[in-house]
Amino acid sequence: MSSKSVRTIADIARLAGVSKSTVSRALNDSPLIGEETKAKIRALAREHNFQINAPARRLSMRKSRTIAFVTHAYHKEFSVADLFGLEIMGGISSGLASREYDMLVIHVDPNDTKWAHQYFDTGRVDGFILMTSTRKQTHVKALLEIGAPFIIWGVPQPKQKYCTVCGDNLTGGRLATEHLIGLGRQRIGFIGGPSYEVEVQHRLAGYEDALHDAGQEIDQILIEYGDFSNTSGADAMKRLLKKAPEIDAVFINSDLMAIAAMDAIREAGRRVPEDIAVVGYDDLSIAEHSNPPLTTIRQNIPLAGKLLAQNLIEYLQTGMVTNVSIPVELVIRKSA
Amino acid sequence: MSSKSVRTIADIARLAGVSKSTVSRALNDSPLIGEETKAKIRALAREHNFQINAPARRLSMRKSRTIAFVTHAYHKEFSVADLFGLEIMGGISSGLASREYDMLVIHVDPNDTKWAHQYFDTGRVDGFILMTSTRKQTHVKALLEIGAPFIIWGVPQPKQKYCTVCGDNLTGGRLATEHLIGLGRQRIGFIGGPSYEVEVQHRLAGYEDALHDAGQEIDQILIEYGDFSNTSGADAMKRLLKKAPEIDAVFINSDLMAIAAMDAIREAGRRVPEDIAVVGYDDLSIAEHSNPPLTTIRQNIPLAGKLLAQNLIEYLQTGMVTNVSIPVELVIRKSA
DNA sequence: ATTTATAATGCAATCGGTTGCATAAATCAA
DNA sequence: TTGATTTATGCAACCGATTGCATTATAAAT
Repeated sequence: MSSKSVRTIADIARLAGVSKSTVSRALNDSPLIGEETKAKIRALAREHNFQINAPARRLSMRKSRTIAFVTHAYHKEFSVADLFGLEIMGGISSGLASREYDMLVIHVDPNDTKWAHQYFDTGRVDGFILMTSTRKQTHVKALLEIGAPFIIWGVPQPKQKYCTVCGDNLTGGRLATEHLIGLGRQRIGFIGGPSYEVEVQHRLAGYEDALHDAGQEIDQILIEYGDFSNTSGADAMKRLLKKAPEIDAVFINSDLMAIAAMDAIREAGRRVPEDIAVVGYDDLSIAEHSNPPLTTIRQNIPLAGKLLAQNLIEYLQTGMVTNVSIPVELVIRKSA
Repeated sequence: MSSKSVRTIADIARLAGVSKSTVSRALNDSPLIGEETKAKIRALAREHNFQINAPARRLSMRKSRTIAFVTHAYHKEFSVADLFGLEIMGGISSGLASREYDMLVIHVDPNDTKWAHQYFDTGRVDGFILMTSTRKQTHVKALLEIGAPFIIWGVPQPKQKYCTVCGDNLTGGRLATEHLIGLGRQRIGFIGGPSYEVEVQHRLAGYEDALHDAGQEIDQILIEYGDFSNTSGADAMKRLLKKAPEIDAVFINSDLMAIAAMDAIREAGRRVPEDIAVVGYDDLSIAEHSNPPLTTIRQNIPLAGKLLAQNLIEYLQTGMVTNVSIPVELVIRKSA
C-alpha cells in the first residue's frame, strides 16, 4: 500500500498521457482544462486512490491550511477553561474540517513570548485561535506585533481591531437574574469572576438591568468577586452570607464557583434552593450532576466553535474583521 | 515583521558568504561543518530571528514531524473518553513538544473508513494516537492495512502486534476491592463497563483476586455490567439492590457510573457510605465534587500521555513495538 | 484563403529546504 | 617533494506540488 506506484501528480500525468500542470489544474478544477481531460484525470486519481502531497502543496502555495488552537499548558487540576475548551474544540474542529483546514493544538507556556513566531513564521500555521484566559492580552499583543492573523474567544479591547467571538454576557446576566426575580426573590446577590474582565462587567450589567427593570434596588453589599476557581466561589459566598444574611438568591459567574458556593451555603445551615436559590454560568457537564443539579446559563458552545473557525478563515481570505456574540439560554434545574 | 528580508537559508547563506548547503548543515549541526563556520551561521540565524520553513523541510525529508491525535466526533453530551481524553491530550502534547513533534487533532466519523489514508498518504502526519473507544478495532484494522504507524490507549488484541499504553486494570480492580475489604465490608459488588472489553475483564480479575485473597466468596449475583454511561450505572445499581439487598459495598468501573449509582442508592433509601460504600474509577474532576466526594482509582494520566507520545516516536524511529501499562493509585475520599 | 481570437495544453521556473557527489584546501606519511 | 588522507565546502539534483508564459490546435471573422 505505502509502496503504491502512483503517488504523485507526475504518476497520474504519465498514466493520462498529459503533463503535470494539466493534472494539477484538473484536480483543482481549473477552467483552463477541457471537460473530458478533467474527467479522465479525475477517474484515474480516484481509481488509484490518489492523495495530493500536503507539504509540497503547502510549500508551493505558501499556505499551510492549518490553524493553531492555542491553549495554556495544563495544570494538575481542571479549570473552567479546560472543560469549556474541550467542548469548543469539537465545534472548531468541525468548522475547520468543513473548510478543509487542519487543527494543530498547541499548549503555550504563559511566559513564552515567541511561540507565535515559531508557528507562524515557519509556515506551520496560517492563523491562531486563542482560548487561553491567562495572559490573553499579552498574547494578543504579541500576535498583533508579528502581524499574525488570529481570532479570540472573548471581548475585544476598545481600541484594537481583531476578530472575536464571545457569549452574550449581558443577556446571560439578565436571564439569570430575571429568573430569580420571577421566583419572587428579593435579595439577589452577584458573585462575579475578576472584576477587570469585560465579560464579568457585562454579566453584572445584565444583572443590574434586570433588577432595575423589576424596580429592585441595586445594593453594592450584594456584589462580590472571585477568580473563577471553586474555592474563590466558596469564599465569596461566605462573605455574602456574613454581610447580608438575609440574602435569598445569588447569580454566580461560573458553575465551578456555584457548586462550591452551594457547599458553603449548606455549611452555613441554609438550604438550596429553599433558602437561597443559585444560578450558575456555562452549563458544564458537572452542572447536571451537582447536588442539587444546577440551574445555569448555557452558551451555545458548538456554535461558538464553528464561528471561531469560520470567521478566522474568512479573515484570512478577505481581511474582514468580525466581532460576534453568540446566544445564551437559561437551563432550569433544581438549584433555582 | 513579516516583510523581514532574511527568511530562507539562502538569505543566511548570502550574509555568511557560504552556500545553502553549508547553512543547512550548520543549522542541523552536521559534523561536516567547521566549528567557526557553524558559530558564525548560528549567530546570524539568531540575530535575524531566523525560523526554518516547515513545509519545505517536510517535503524534502518526507517526514511531517506531526502526529494525529484521533478522537471521535463529539456528541452533545460528555462521555468519559472526552474528559479523560482532554487530560491525556495535555500529556501527549508535552511529550510530543519535547521531541519537536506537532500534534494535529482530528475528529473522525466512526463510519469513515479512509480518514487514515487522507492523513497519512498525504504526508500530513507520520503516525496516529488512537483514543476513541467506539470502533477502535475497526480503526486499528484500517491502520494496519495501510501500514500506518500508530499507538493506542488500551490493551492489544492477542495476536496483533502494535504499540499500546494502558492502565494497570488488574491492580486497579484489586486496590479498589482491597480497600472495601479493609473497611470490613462483606458483600462487595462489581459494576463493570461492557463485559467484552478487555480492560473490564482485567478489573474484574483484580476484584476476584482480592476477594479470593481475603477468603471471601465470589458471588455472580454481585456482578453487573453497564456501558460506562451514567444511566447504565444507575440501572445496574438498581438491579444489584434488588437481587442482593444485603449488599454493603460496590466497586464501579467509572466515576460517571458511580455518581449515578450513588443517586440510585439514595433513592432506594440507603446511605453512602454508611450503608453502601462505593469506589469509582478514573478520578475525573467531577469525582472530587460529587456528593459525597468519590473514593476512586486514579490513573496517572499525564504519564500515560507522555508515554503514548514517546513510544510512538520511538516506534517511528526504530520500529520497536512497546506495550506498557501505567500505575494506578487509590484516592480515598468520603464515599468509601 | 488568410488573419485573429479562443481554448487546451505543455515547458520550465519556483516554493525552501536536504543530501550525494565532486572538489579544494589542509594535514600527514613516506 | 609528492601522493594519500582528512576536513570543509560547494554544486546541482531532488522532494511534489503550482503557475506565468509560450505554444499549438481549433473556431470565428474578414
